[in-house]
Amino acid sequence: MQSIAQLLQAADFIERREREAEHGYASTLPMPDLYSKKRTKGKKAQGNRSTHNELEKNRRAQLRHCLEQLKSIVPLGQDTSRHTTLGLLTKAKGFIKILEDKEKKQTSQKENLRRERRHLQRKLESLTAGQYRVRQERSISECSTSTNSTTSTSESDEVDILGYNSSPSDTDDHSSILSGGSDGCGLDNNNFSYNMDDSNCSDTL
DNA sequence: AATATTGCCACTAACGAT
DNA sequence: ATCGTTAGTGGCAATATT
Repeated sequence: MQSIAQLLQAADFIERREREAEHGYASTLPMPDLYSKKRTKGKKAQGNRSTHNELEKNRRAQLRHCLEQLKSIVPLGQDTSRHTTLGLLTKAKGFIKILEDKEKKQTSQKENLRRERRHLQRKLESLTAGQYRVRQERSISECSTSTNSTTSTSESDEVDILGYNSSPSDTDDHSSILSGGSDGCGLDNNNFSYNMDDSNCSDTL
């Protein structure tokens, strides 16, 4: 009857053989009887090593998985050459920078559009108020018996007076619109040839 | 407090691609 | 020959468990 140690040894041997078959080269694992090396903290050096190996293997697998995920996220460009880990990380860094810049620009554009909306809203309000006043004045003048048509101002005049006297804040808004209009979404100065999607630049306000 | 576990890092050996 | 990757390994520090 085989002892547990012998069984473990056999399992190790098989594992070793499998590893050799998988990678095509001999494992650097020392033979079981040579296990106890420098720093064997007591009893379970052997068990420790195998679990440690497994954990390290898992860790590396996870690392690889993360790199694969990163590879699927980061646009790598047309160059179909081999992508090294270093290259991938460098590209990821650049890609993050591009996204940050893009977000910054879109935020400022959003703010400009908000200002424009406020400005136009105020303009609309003053125009509608002007029309209301004109209508009121007309009805008043029609009711009166006198035919002093010369005193009635034309609608366009009224609108002109009431509607286009913009407040300082309006001017402020408007100027900001004009100044901010040139802020495009596209990233002209990026070194990457990524096809960044600029179609959603007109963010909903 | 001692011990075990866990996670990370650096070194090494081996391999495949160029 | 060189470079990049993979895997095994030892060591260390932080944390958890007893």
